[in-house]
Parts: sequence; C-alpha cells; structure tokens
Amino acid sequence: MTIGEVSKKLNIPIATLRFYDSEGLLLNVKRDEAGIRHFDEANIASLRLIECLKQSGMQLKEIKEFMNWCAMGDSTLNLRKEMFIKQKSNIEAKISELKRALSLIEYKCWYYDEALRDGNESRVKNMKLDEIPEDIRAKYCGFNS
Amino acid sequence: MTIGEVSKKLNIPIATLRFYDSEGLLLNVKRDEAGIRHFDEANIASLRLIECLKQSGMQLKEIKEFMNWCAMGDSTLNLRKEMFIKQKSNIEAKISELKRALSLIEYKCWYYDEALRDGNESRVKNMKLDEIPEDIRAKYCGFNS
DNA sequence: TCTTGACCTAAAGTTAACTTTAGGTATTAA
DNA sequence: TTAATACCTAAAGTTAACTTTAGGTCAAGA
Repeated sequence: MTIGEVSKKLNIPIATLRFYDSEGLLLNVKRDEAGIRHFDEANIASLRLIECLKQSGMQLKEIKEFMNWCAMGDSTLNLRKEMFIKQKSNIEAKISELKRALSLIEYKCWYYDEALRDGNESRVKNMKLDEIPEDIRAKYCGFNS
Repeated sequence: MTIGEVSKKLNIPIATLRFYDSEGLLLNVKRDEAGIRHFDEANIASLRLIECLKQSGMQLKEIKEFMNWCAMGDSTLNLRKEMFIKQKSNIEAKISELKRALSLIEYKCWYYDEALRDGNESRVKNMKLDEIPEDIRAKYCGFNS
C-alpha cells in the first residue's frame, strides 16, 4: 500500500505517517526504486498498535523504544512483556479516573437540570447534602473525597 | 488558604495555580492588602472541577469559557448544562476507546507470555486465529475490526 | 506538451499547557 | 540584623506531537 492508501484506511494524515516513519516508529517500511514507501500488513498492524498505545497515554519515544526492542529479537521478549503489563495497569488506572470524573459530571448534569427547572441556581446551590437524592449524592461525594 | 496551602492540598504546583488564575480559570480569588491571594472553598471546588474537566479531555480555553458563563449568572444556565451533557458523552466515549485499547494490550500480554514460555516468538506469531484461545481471540478481534 | 496528482525531503512553524527565570516585597526565626 | 521563607509579576523557555512550507521527482491524461 502507498502512503495515501494507508492514510485513508487508518485515517491518519500523510504527514503524520511520514513523521512516524522518520522518527523510527515503523520498522522496515519498504521503498521502491523511486524511493516511494510501500507499507505491508505488518506496518499496518504497527500503526494500529501505535494508535492504541498513544491513546492509552504512552509517549512516542516509549513506543519507539518498544519498536527497537522488537527489532532486537527474542532477547527483549521480557522487556516487551513487562511494558505491556505496565501499560495494562496504566489503562486500568485511566479508566477508573475517568469513571470518577464521570461521577462529578453526572452530578453537574443533575445540578443544572434542577437549576433550569427553577430558573435559577439558588435552591440547588444551597441544598444540604441530605437534601440531595441519594443516587446523585453518591456521585458527588465519591468525587469530593 | 494561601497559594502554598492549596498547592499542597490539591497537589498542583504553585506556578500552575498562578497560571490558572492569570488565565481567568478561577473566579474571584481574593487578595489582601499586600496583594497575596487567599483561596476560599468555592475556589477549591473550581480547582477540583478544573482537574476533572481537564482529565476528561477538555481544553483550558473551554474551561475558561465555562467560568465566564458562571460569572454571567442564570442566563447561561442552559449553556452550562449543555456543556456538561456533551462532556458526559465525551467521557463515555473515552472510556469505551480505552476499553478497546485494553483488549489489544491484554492480547499482547498473552502473546508475550506464550512467547516467553517458548523462548521465542515463532510459534505464537504464526498461530492461526482458530488456534488462539477463544477469550484471547475475542480481545484481539474486537480490536482489529 | 503541459499540467495535474501522488509521491519525496529538509526544515521551519504551531499549539497547549505548563515551567523557569529574574527581580522584587514582606514576614518571621536566630 | 541578617537570612531564610512565602509570596508577587512579567516574560522567556520548554516539550510533545504534529503541521506547514518550500522545493523537487515522476507518471498519466488532455
């Protein structure tokens, strides 16, 4: 596949693909006589993995280090495994942080619902904890502690 | 509370607190005669909210816009409610993307576990889909599609 | 033939969200 | 009295991850 085809398929800008290649995030991208890149299935799989690792908060330089380990062969299997184990717990932590954030947002949704019903904030703003419906209070307290 | 106390309590660098204040993310931070900031409970609540919104992917300029709405009173209640509703779905989307990423990472953990057991990648690398245990295959395919 | 489109490189520019620096005031501890 | 602390401002610097620019090659269609 050419760079334009990959760009369309994975929805990644061409400039970004070149940038990743130049940064060493892609192993073994073949070139023809004219110097034009031809991506194979392994390159596509790498790109999907890169997207996923990036999305889970990993930096490009760490991803590059991982790619270097891949190029070094079996002696780095353990390093690579450890990396994924660590990344797994990073993602799990991120998910639970987001769930906590979601609680507060849901409380805020309820808050503005009430305020809009009243036309102003005063009642809901001055509400005591025990006046707040139990399910909403749980969200709010879960966040504040 | 002084800026140093807030910094310790919320674990946010002093310079960052000053930066947020100067950017207009904090409403009504009081100053004494000497020009020293004194944060009240409402400021602390704003900071907690800022952390949460940031963490869920919102930019500082959007957060600032929200703070401006707050300062404008009841006429912006609806805008604020809509913002939280949108942010709620942003977080939900983020969580499901992370779950998808987690699937691939878990597949990779399994992959390197197998490879390490063998001492090399060849067997697991050449495995056909139907040779992969069903639970692992589900993770892998869920990602690739 | 000419121009349009897909590819290439090297290098400079951009953006967000801080972070650091340089220089200053005011209070407290020895 | 001096020296350490905690605060202040304005402005410059940093970092990651792109993105844009400028200039060039090559093949196909009108």
